[in-house]
Amino acid sequence: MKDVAARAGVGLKTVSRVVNGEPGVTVETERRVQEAIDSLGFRRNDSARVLRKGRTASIGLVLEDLADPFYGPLSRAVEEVARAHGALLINGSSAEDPEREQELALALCARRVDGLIVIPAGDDHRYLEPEIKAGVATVFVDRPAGRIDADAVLSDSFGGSRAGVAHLIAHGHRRIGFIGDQPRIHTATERLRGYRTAMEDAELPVAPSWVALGSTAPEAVRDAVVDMVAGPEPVTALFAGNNRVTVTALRALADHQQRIALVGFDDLELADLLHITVIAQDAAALGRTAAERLFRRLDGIDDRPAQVTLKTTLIPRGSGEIPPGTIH
Amino acid sequence: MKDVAARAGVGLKTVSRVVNGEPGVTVETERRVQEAIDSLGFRRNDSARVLRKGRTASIGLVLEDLADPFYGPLSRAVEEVARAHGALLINGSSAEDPEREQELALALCARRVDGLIVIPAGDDHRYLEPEIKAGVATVFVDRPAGRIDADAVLSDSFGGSRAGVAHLIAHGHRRIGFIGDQPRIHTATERLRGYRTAMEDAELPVAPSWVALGSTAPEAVRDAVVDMVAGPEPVTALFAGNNRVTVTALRALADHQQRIALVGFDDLELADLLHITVIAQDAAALGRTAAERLFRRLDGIDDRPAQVTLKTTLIPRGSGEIPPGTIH
DNA sequence: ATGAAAGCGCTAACAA
DNA sequence: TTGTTAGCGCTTTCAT
Repeated sequence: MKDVAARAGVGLKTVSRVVNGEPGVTVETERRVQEAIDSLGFRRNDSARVLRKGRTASIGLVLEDLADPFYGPLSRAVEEVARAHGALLINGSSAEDPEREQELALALCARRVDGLIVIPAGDDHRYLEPEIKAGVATVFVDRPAGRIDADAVLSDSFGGSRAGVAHLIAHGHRRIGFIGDQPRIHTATERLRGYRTAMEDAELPVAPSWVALGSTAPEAVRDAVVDMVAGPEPVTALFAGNNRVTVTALRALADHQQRIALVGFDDLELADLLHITVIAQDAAALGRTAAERLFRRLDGIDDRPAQVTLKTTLIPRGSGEIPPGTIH
Repeated sequence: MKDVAARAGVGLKTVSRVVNGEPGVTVETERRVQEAIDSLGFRRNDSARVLRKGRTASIGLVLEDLADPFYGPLSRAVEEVARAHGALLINGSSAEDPEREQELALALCARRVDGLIVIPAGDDHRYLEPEIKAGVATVFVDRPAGRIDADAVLSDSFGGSRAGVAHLIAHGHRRIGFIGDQPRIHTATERLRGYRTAMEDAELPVAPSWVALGSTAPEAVRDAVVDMVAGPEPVTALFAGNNRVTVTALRALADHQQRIALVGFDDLELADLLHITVIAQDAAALGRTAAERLFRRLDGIDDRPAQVTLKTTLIPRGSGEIPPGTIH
């Protein structure tokens, strides 16, 4: 910038004005400055600008895994809102590791992102308290924050799985299995609660062998499926706790003689062609809502932290409507 | 940092040494500084650090659409490599709009990212020349750069679709349709070229009505499919130019009386359960290779720009092995 | 082992 | 309309 000023024969501030489109520069001066800019190939250094202004015009997004088809649309939705506000998006994957989540979130804070959107891997977010106090707007998505009071945008996991399980019951099932993620993950326990409530609503017992909570790695889910359909009290229907579970369960069920009904939490691409009944949550809406909340805070609207819950949708496509006892 | 120094009763530089783990500080002094840091909740401001050091420890990724299941894994792979090098990832979607690509890429350069990975939307990247000269390492992925000499990591679109179409021919098809993306997109024309070459190899004619290049919006693809299977010279097989086309084509073919063979470029989740034969490219490998190349450059290894092409894999699963004339 | 001073490139505040 | 000065928070250089 100094060089540009020298070459155009003007002061530093005049260049700054031209670069930022501020008023108070004659057309002629502007032309000279512009010429100098072009010939020197100058481009403003935003790092310096950030240091001076105190705002980085960027927000951070800590999610679980960008490669998961659930988080792609969520991230994209956040990006669109950020873009509308002139901000860039830095994102990182925690790989469901609380330490990595913390490391990432703090690294983003050190970069002085204006705001932070976090999909929690851990269940204790007190480490963010000083940052939030220092002015980093923070919104949690998909799962609530642990041990601090903060904004959160969630899907109705409880209501969704309750409706999904009720749907299976309505189609005649009495023995229904539930396969979900680690119990330390909030959505997993909420969905399990929905399952149990739906069973209670129908006054149905739940055998311990019908519930599997834990790793959603393919082998683990496959084992759980096999146990449930082949055990002494074999289930006639399954509720899959998330998209990964649904996919693996479908593969495991593909060559089972008995047709097992299935409702999965989360929609999948091609689920329509495979006739999979799902409880769909709107990942993009989740991201959009969270980002909008964040920017409201950045715009100075400072209401109390609140929790927003988005509805889920039951989409019947066939797999959830198979009656018990159907053969392939 | 000033405050920390004051509170610990030491000089600014000493605090800096402690914060950065530099040697030359007594244990006792370090303890005092650390205490001040903790009680003040101090965290280094990386913006200032960046300004001083000239390196941001961040790289930019401009891709087409983070919500597209092809780019999620790619982005994640880039992130992992970046993380291994202590860098953060800023990413943005061009939405296949050349102007938006440029805007994003230049915004990232203004932030002084150390390197840039670009999945081109446009076909003229001369606008990046000054940045590259100024030291921003740049690698193009999925599609080559336009009008400049730069690193590129690509999948073998030509060879992949040639193999896919040859596979259909080997299963008895003579009238094969091709549906692909806009011709200005490099991969689209390469894949078309692969199709034409495979047809020529087998000395088969190609009717103009068998080729549709253009928007991959569902309606457009659906129309193309309907035209091809119902025209005067109806095709018995289709080659789908990318994942979106495959999905829409499958939906359009689902209720057609004749079974149409299909091979799609790009693998899909659940493609195994739907028995879809595909030409798979390894999105993660694409991202990893590009990122590794980028960091090699950042490490000072400065060989000439080169183009790397990754192999594709034909995965036969059923849809590509349907003989002509099969009825549902 | 420790610290003082200069300066990275920009913008805010003020002056001319 | 234009320019000057100070300083954002850190690291680098050079003294001590």
